[in-house]
This record gives sequence, C-alpha cells and structure tokens, in this order.
Amino acid sequence: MIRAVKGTRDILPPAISVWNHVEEVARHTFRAYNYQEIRTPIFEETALFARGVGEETDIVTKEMYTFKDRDEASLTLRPENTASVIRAYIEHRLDQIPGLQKLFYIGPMFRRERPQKGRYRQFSQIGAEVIGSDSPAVDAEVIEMVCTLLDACGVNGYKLMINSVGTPLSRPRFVAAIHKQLDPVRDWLSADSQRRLETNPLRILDSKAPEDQPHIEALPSIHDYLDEDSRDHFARVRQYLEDRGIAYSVNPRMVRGLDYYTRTTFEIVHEGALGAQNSVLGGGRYDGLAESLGSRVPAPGIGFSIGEDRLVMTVEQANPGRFGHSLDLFIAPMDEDSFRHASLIARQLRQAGLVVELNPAGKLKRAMELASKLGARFALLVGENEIAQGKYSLKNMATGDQTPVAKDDLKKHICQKP
RNA sequence: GUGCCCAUAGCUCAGUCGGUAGAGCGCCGGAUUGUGAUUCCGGAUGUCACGGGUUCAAGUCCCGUUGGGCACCCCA
Repeated sequence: MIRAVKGTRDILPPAISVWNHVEEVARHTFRAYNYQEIRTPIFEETALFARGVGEETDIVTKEMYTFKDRDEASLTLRPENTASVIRAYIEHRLDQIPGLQKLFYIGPMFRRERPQKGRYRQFSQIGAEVIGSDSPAVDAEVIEMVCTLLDACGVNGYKLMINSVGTPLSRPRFVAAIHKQLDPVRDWLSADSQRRLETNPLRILDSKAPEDQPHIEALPSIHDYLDEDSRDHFARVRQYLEDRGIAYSVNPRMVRGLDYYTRTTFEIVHEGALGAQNSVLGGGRYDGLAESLGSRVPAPGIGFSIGEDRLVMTVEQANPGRFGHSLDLFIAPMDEDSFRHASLIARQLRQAGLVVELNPAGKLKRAMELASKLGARFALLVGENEIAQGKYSLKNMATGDQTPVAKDDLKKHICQKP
C-alpha cells in the first residue's frame, strides 16, 4: 500500500472545516488591516534561501528539500516564505508603488526534520510582510494584528513575547561579550552549547540544558549592547503596544533562528494542545534582507508567520466540534417519478443558497436513516401523495415534527431558526 | 541527526505459559405497506506493519526495515 510520505498528512473532513475557518478569519483580519495576498512559487533557486535565511542556519544546512533540475540548476522547496516575498518585491519593483507593501500569504512550507507533535515536513504557514518602512509604528500594528487574529480565532491564554536583537553592527559586540564570559567555562557547558559557542552563540541564550542555566543567568542582557537607534526603536514599540493595551513580556533571551532578523522580534506561545512545540507564531524585523538579496534600494520590513497546523490544533482544542459541516436539507424521493420531480426542488433550493442532498429513489426507511447519519437539519419526503397535493412533507430531524409545505415556502421554513 | 516508547478489524483496544484471531464502536443487511436519531436479530471485518531468525508450532521470543508517538537539536 502506498501511504503519505513521512511527515506529510491528509487533512480530511471534518477536520478540514477548522482549517477553512482559520483561513477565513485570517483573510478577514488581513483585509481589515489593508493587506493583500501574494502567491509565490513553492520552489525557488536554492541560492535565495541560502542567502536570505542564512548559510549557517539549521534550516539551510540540514533541513531543506533541495534537488537538481534537469538542467542541473539547484532548486529548493521553500522552507519559509519571507525570502520569496522579498525576492518578488525586488523583481517586480514594488518599491515603485505608492505606500507600504502589505502582503499576506497562506501556503505549504517544507523542512526535512524529524516529525513530532506540531511539527511536520510539509506544514502550512499563514504569514504577512510589511515592506518599505522601518518605523516602530509598523511593528506595533503588525503585533496588534496577530493578536487580533488569534482573538478572532477564539484562542485564549496565549503569551506574547518581544525582544530586540539589534543590528548587524551591534550584535557582534554582544557575541564578543558572550565569548568573553563563556569561553573560560566552556568545558562546563552542555555539549550542545559548546557547539553553539562555535556556530551561533546567541542560541545559548535559550538553551534548556540545566547545567547551562547558571552561566546563562550570569550573561549580560542583549539590551546592554543595543545601539542608540535600536534602543529608541524598541522603546517606541513598547510604548505603542501599551497605548493599544496589548499585554506582552520582554524576553531578552528570545533569539530567533533566522539570520535576517534585526531589531524587533516577537513570538507567541500557547500552552495546551501543542506539546513541546508551543510556539504558534514568530516574526520580526529584517531591515537588511532586501539588500542582501540584491536590492539596489533599501527596503526595511517586518513580518511574521503563524504555524497553521499549530493554530488549528489550538483552535480545535478551544472549540471542540464547533466547525462541522452542516446539511440543511435531505430530500428523500420514494420512486422514480418522485425523484425526477424532487430534482427540480433540489436545484431551486441550492440556487437559493441552501445545502441540499438529493437522495436517489428508494426505501424511505433507509433514506431517513441516512438523513439522520448525515446530520441533516430537515428531511423532505417526496412521494405520490405529496406531488398530488403540491405540498411536501418537511420533517424537522431534531424535533421529529413533520408538516406539509408548499414548494415556494420551503426555504422560509428551513431558514427559520429552531 | 540523537534518545525512549509503540505497531492486532475502518476506529479504540483485549489476546494468559508460544498452541492457529476476539470485544466495543462504526459499517452492511433484516424485523410485511411511507419515517431516522432510541429497540431487536443477523453479517463481513484481518497478509496480526514488512522482511528474516529461533521453534514441532510465533500475534506472542530475537534481529533488521518501514511507519507512528514523545522528547532533544531546531523551529512554525
């Protein structure tokens, strides 16, 4: 038997209805904040991600699905979408369009990791980018929007964390400080952190190893090493969040795994359905990304991405069974003539916007059983008597009440709230 | 990439000391005429994940593979 490949999965009804709901809420929220959708290809030249995400990142060094095209070009299934959006921004000279570019996307990403709860090799992200401004006002609006989106999904109890990671100019000074303090004690660090000291010292900050904790706590804060502009930027972001009544905590240990982040970074975690992968959403500012991808004009930006799989898990837990498919009317014709007659009724009611299932002619008992199993709100019995009288037997499946209704009154009866 | 746990019917799971496969739910059919969700009766569930080994005999013990779960690394 051929099965879905490791780390991928089928999303079947009724689970799909939660996905649709989340996506509808997202689109609605994006529209309110004046974002427009962008769709970029699902694969790109490998160099885009290598340069955009960072040559030394885990994503690039060990998680990408990279393959050779027939002409030997190296292509990669996108592991994230920010680099692609910036590529499109540069390629189509979107800087020439008046105002900021506020773009959102929903779609699959691919990373070859070991699957576990909340982590898949093909997963979906809902994300957005605002390109063309380095104002902290934009940061605050973006963060407000993601909170609005989670609220609209009915997610409660999430925690917003923010931080500033400085700039490519200020960060090396902090990294130097980490080395100065940790190099002498490196033998006492966890094996992972000893490795990180070489590859990405910032990562040591959020190490979970118990033996690292005393050394981490002794480290200075990254905020002590921020340049003047970054410090001012961060203060204003905080001010704007407070103006909006958005609860947050500053987490100076929060470092993100992609090289392009500058200044503001943020993350939302939710305890509950998500196991160890409790991060629902992450994002940050990337003021130098466009130029590192070859833009001749500066294009500062900020963006985020929501792990849709994780958001769906959280929404499902908060509202179990709430987004099921609904069937307004099940039509049960009793014989061939009734079926042909009923098909016209079905067509009319479907055009009127109702969800209608037209059963083939057959035994009424079986039809009623099926109507019940399908969760139909109403059943419509169509037989010789009904056709002769011009009134059809409409049965409310919840109450069992059954009344004769003329064709033109059917919609009115079915649309009545029980 | 590393570690631990797991794999029996569509689903959730029993399966004793190694002796030839079971339950509940669901599914299908029936209980005379045109009425479901609630009754009663009946039926089919299956390469016991796959491959090898030990044994007279393997769902059961051993090895490998694949898949899944959880955690680490890392991230959404």
